[in-house]
Amino acid sequence: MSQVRVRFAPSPTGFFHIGSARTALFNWLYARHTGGVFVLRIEDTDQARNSEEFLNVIYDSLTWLGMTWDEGPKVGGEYGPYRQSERAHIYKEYLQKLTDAGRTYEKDGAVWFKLIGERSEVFDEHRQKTVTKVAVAPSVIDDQIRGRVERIEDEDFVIFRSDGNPVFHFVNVVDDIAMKITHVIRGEDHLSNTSKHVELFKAFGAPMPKFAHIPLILKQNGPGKMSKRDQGALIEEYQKRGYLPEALVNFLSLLGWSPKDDREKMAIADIIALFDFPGINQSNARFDDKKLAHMNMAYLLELPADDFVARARVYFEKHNVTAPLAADAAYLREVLLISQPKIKSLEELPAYTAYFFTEDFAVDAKVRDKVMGKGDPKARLAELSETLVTSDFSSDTAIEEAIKALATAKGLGFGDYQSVARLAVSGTNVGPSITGMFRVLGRERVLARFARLASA
RNA sequence: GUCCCCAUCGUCUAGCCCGGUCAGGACGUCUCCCUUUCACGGAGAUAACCGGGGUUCGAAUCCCCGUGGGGACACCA
Repeated sequence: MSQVRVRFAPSPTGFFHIGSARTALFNWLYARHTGGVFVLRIEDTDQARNSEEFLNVIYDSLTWLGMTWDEGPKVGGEYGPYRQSERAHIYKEYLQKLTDAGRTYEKDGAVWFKLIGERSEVFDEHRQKTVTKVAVAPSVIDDQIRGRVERIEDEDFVIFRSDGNPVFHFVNVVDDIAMKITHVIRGEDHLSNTSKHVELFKAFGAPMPKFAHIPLILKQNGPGKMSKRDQGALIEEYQKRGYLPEALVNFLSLLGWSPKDDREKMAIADIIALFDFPGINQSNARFDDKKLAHMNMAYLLELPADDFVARARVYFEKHNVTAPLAADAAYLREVLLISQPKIKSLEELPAYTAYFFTEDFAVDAKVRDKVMGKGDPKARLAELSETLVTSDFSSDTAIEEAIKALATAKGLGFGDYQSVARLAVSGTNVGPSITGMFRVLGRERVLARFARLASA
């Protein structure tokens, strides 16, 4: 058996979306699983709709997700060029082959692919026009996921437009032949097109690749498959929001594929080892942003400290959150490390840590009213100030012991001091552990903030 | 409308091929525990075999018919 060659063939006509990413991922996984070759081919024959911007989005998104291509734009390969807009001469050659075999004709300035069989004129109610039907045997697709599928392709179709450009069905098949693609893994929306492709492969006398039509991703709300316009559909969006690419890849791998045991969070090496056609489902999967968010949180919590700090810095840089970046690097690191176990996503970070980088932080009025309206918070603050002036600030446990000792001496609980102290220091009632906050902020700033609230 | 694909908790799914398990896991939701806020974590609860016929001692599992969902029917890809 020769080496597996798969391809991902996007067209740069819009932003890169979840469905495309999942198709790319399944191809990439299969290539890595089999030790095969992952080809990136750009299908940019529709010049009116293509743009360089979208092309770069494809490159960036694939790279971000870790799906490196073995052949394609930028990396080259022996079957290039890998952009269809640069392969016109190849299409002309292949067109000539079909013409020589008597399988083409011209009509209305376009070149049509001729099916073989008896012809008859039929009025199509749905399309409201007369079409020529050809009596043909069914095209048989031996699908790796769906089994044997038959479909009758009984109308000639255009392969070169009247403007001289070849159409998708033609270039897709020609390139799969020319690039020696062995497995065509693509969305189920192409299953109906496949009969056209099968007929073209046969007309060229080329070996048929194995087809594998994977289920579609359905939009979270409402009917239909996910499209670029749907909420949460764009890869770029997750990149911007600071999602971890490994979390997104893990989530995507589980949309339509299963390792068949109860594993969900898996290292990419394990996914590659387990991925194969029998594990791919036949039914469509609905996108679930909650599950993705959960997966992202799980990855975030397990991130090594240095990686977490690095990714947080990148997030701040991308979103122009300047205060943390202007701060001392060691200080920022401390702030981030006490925050890591608490947040679910990097995008929470700017708001979650804002008060570490300014004395002019926002105070939640509701929280303030609630905390200040109960018991004698100012007395607690005064007592705590007195204690902290001389207490050991070197570790969380030292601070904790000091506060506990104070509480015990006053016949109170830790919580009696915590709520007001947290309000004074952060202006809210959520955040990292209070002892960690104190240690990182330092005695001076903590006491100053106490004083400010006490005099308010 | 025609053709093609599909059908297990609200969602992602295991089980189906090779009929016999209280139909398992995860997300979500809810409850409790942990606790120094908020989270994390732990324990539990909730909740499904689309319907109808067959075949069989026995059907989520095999077959047929409905129904439902999805897709394709371009000189877009």
